[in-house]
Amino acid sequence: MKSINIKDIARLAGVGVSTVSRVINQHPDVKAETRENILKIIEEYNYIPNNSARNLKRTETDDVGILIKGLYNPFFAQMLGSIENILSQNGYGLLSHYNGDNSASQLDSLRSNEHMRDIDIAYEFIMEKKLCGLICLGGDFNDVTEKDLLRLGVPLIVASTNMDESINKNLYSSVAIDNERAAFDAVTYLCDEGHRHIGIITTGAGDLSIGTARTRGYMNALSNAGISKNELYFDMGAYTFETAYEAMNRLLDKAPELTAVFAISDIMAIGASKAILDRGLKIPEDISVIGFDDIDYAAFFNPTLTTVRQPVREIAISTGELMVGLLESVENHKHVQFPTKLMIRDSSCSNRENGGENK
Amino acid sequence: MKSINIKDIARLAGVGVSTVSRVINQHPDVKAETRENILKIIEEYNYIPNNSARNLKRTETDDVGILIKGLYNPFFAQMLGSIENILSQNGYGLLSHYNGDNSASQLDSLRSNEHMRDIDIAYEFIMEKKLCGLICLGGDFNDVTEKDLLRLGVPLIVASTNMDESINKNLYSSVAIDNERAAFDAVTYLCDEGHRHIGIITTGAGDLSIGTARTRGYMNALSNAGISKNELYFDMGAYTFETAYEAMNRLLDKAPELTAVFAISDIMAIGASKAILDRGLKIPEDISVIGFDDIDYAAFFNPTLTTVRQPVREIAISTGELMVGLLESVENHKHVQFPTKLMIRDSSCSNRENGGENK
DNA sequence: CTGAAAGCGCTTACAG
DNA sequence: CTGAAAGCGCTTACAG
Repeated sequence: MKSINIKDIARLAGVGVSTVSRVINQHPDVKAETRENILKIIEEYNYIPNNSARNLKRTETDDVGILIKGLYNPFFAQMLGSIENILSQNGYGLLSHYNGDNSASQLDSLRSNEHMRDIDIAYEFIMEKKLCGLICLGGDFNDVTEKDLLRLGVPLIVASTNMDESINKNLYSSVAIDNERAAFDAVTYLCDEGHRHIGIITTGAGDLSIGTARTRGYMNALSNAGISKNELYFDMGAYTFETAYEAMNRLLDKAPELTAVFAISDIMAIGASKAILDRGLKIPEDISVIGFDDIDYAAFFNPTLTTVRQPVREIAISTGELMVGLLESVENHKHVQFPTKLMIRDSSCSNRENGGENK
Repeated sequence: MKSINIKDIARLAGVGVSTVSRVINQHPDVKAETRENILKIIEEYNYIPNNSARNLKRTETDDVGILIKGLYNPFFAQMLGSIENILSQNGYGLLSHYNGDNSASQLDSLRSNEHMRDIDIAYEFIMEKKLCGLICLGGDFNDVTEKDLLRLGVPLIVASTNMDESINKNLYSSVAIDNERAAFDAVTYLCDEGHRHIGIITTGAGDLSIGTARTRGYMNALSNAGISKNELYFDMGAYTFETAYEAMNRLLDKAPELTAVFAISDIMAIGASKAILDRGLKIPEDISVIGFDDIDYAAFFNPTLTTVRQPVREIAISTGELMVGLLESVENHKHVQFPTKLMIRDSSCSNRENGGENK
């Protein structure tokens, strides 16, 4: 099953391949008549140019890549649209590439068992599609070197994740919220409400960027409130209802004195809430719950969930505009941090002036 | 910024490019010593072979493609893992490609304004990656011709969507549930409970496969129960909380006599529920709600949601196994339909023997 | 406005 | 076990 190629089209149209190529690539200098005829034949034979060949030959495109890590982040799909709009208004295309947790690159066979780093996948993506810029939504960039960054050869913006702290900040841009600060504020709110026994459900070693920052915020808030750290108040799950449900059950077994729990994502907060309710405990009377993200679901949940909202739309717009600025060399790499907002919904958090010793 | 290529590696290793290629592709006949040396250099220079060149040259791979339409379907991510397992156990790789609603192919510039059909994106994907088989999760295949299918040249399985009815069933496989039947059962349940004024929130013209089938099921259930169709009882939204919320508000304005509503997805059912509750109406006392999908959220929602569950895991396994069978020519194209299960949760549906005239 | 030719970085017979 | 060479399907100077 040999498929039709540019040579066939050229032959059918009675022209050279260069002319067909010009039509495909919308070069202006082709006689209108010739162009029409070629387009007709392309249509008739349903010809689709081979992207591998194009990408191999092309030196650079006007396409920006967006590498999305983790299908489960509900904001990424939303950000995609905003970013695409801004880029296309400025004459750039957007090519997205999803990079699930279990997803292997076409290459994985090479590196024996070891997983490819996100920065390598980024490099491969840029090379393969000849991108002129790259945006990473999420991903783990904690083991990146400056050499890795230089190798990319095009502007890089990381959004909603962190680059290794040791890296020269002039080598990339970032757009994000201050996860540590936001978590600090959320947990401080609980402390201010009188809670002294506050648990946390966080993620494991696989999530070095977001999870650790939020956990750090939790710890700082406690120490700032003069509460000492208690190992029993920590438990872990993935970003799923299920694992958070189990984590909450473990917490309740280990530390029945808890009067509040901070989950580092809403999904986990909802899983935790379910576990609490399933034990016959009441929210917020027995245990207060606070989440992070303000997904649609948070306000629909019963009880509605107190949580941290990030300005998703603004972050996306800022990311798109920064990329355009970088590509047109009117901007240098910079690091933008957006403020978050604590969405207080009383049905999930209550005042506990007595320190929650009423259980 | 010229990146290192196979020729450079060959030169550095003092061998021919063919030998490097053999190492990359894990051909057995390379002396162990030579192989080790080449691998060391590849590692040292962080060489990553150019996929465009590989794909251009390669005639066929052992990779199966999976084309995923619609990021929002919560089951797709889940199915991916099961399918990948089965394929990899049989020596095949899985390459995924997400094809959002707004996503343009690299090619879109060619076809003036008109959007590429999903079948064309499938063809392009197969050609570009030289796939040996393709699975489509979702997508619209209502305007497909037999010629389109023959052109693909590799086995095709469509899952969770429908192919145009007129197409020869020997040209492709399908794995799905009977959406019409499942919707029929759900709405019949409402009729049996005594409801006579049952609204529906469905999707618009952009969703020809799933939405219309479920809407047909709704209509058949009504006519089967001797209830005549009422145009006022129809409204539309996308697969979002928000649009379903608005749709429900319009329904309540147009048809205050409604005692039940069927939403064709849980997301929409939850949006509708919120609209109902926001008006001070009670679920299920004033209005019963029934959804479709049984997403995690359905059981966590308050009130818990009556909905239709599909056997996601079984569907994924069946899809993977069927693909392996087709590739090894031990199976012919077939069409598998899985049963669904109505998850009755009383908190969202109540008996209405009097026909709901109590409002 | 158009065509012939080189070359992008690989893989794959082919010859040794 | 190894290398030289052809060719995958395009794009891009270059020459006209």
